[in-house]
Amino acid sequence: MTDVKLKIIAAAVKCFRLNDSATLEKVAQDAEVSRRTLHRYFKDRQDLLDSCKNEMLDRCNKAMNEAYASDNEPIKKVRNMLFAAIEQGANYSFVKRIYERSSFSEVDSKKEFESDNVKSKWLKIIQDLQKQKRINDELTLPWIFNLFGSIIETSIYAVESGDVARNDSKKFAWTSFKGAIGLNE
Amino acid sequence: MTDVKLKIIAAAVKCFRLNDSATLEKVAQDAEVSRRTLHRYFKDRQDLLDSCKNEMLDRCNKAMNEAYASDNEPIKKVRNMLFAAIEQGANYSFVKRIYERSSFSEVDSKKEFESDNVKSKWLKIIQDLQKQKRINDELTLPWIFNLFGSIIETSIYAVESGDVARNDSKKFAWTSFKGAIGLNE
DNA sequence: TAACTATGTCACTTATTTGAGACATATTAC
DNA sequence: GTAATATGTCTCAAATAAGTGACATAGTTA
Repeated sequence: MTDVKLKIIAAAVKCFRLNDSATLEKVAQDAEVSRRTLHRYFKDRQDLLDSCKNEMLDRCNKAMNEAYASDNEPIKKVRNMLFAAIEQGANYSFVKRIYERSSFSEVDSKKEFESDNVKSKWLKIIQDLQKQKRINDELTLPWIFNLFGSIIETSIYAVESGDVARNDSKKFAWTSFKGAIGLNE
Repeated sequence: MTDVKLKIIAAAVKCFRLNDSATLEKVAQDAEVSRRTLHRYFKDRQDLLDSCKNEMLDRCNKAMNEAYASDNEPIKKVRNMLFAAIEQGANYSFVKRIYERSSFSEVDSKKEFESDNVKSKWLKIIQDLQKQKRINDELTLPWIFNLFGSIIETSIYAVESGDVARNDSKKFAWTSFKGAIGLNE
């Protein structure tokens, strides 16, 4: 993928995340190219949106997979996955937004978000921790999954809005998530 | 406010929450009125948006204020505020979205969200609990505030998406929030 | 019944956004 | 230096959405 194409995608992710009806003119400006150039790389708005989705999905899945593999200890796997998602920042938010709202293109299926089985690996860990009574087993898996995502978003948002320092943000997220699921490390 | 006007506002809140660029045609359809009628009640899109904002803000503030006053015990105040916000469902999400994204009209100031001092009352409780070391005092106030909001949204979303039963959702939210801020009741 | 009010239907204008063609310009490679 | 490639500018047509005027209709009230 050319630099220009990536630059446009990066600009689009930022623009659409703030305002999913941002004009292509605005995206082009942010990417510092003309609108005509944008149209040379992307057939139409939908094509651009799809490219953003695919690119961000790949990056997030890659980051989460690496985080998963970075340690043998299940809890550390989860913690590193949390950190990895936070580091993805706008990329993660964009993907998450796509999957929880249907305002963009109707997302065909949620399968893609589970590609490379990141999600199922994650669920497996949580499920095991519940079986071992190391975390609160009254909470359901879907709840914990949604909570995980929303704490990540909170963390990303907190940094962006300047409410919380970048370093603190990850720490707070992990502390809060641990507490929320009743985990004593 | 007439029934029709309220019906249009309700439809608009639901539509705009899913897709902030929903057409007025769509809103009118959802409200079961013609677009012409919608325009008779609201000067233009911005007017409709402002009306939604004011209406939802009032309802949420009212609900939270009542919850605050419903008990003398600080922790129960907070719990009831959490429940009240969850019960507001789409209303709460709409308001929250407005204040964290600038995609709608640029929100003039954040003052309004603190009207009736709901926010400052809430902050005061949390601050006191931190001073008394009853909750984790390493977390900053803004973090806890954002976390509170995002757990509410998670709870609302969990019910809407069918992931979690309505009754469980509030319980999970409170359990998770307590844990996240290190509160032992 | 007659007048009034709320709403719907249809038609129209305007503004905005999108996508693409034609051509100029600039940068790079050979 | 020339050819090839990438990008910009300018222009234009089509699509969509927003807002409004004119008039019809249904329901309500006096």
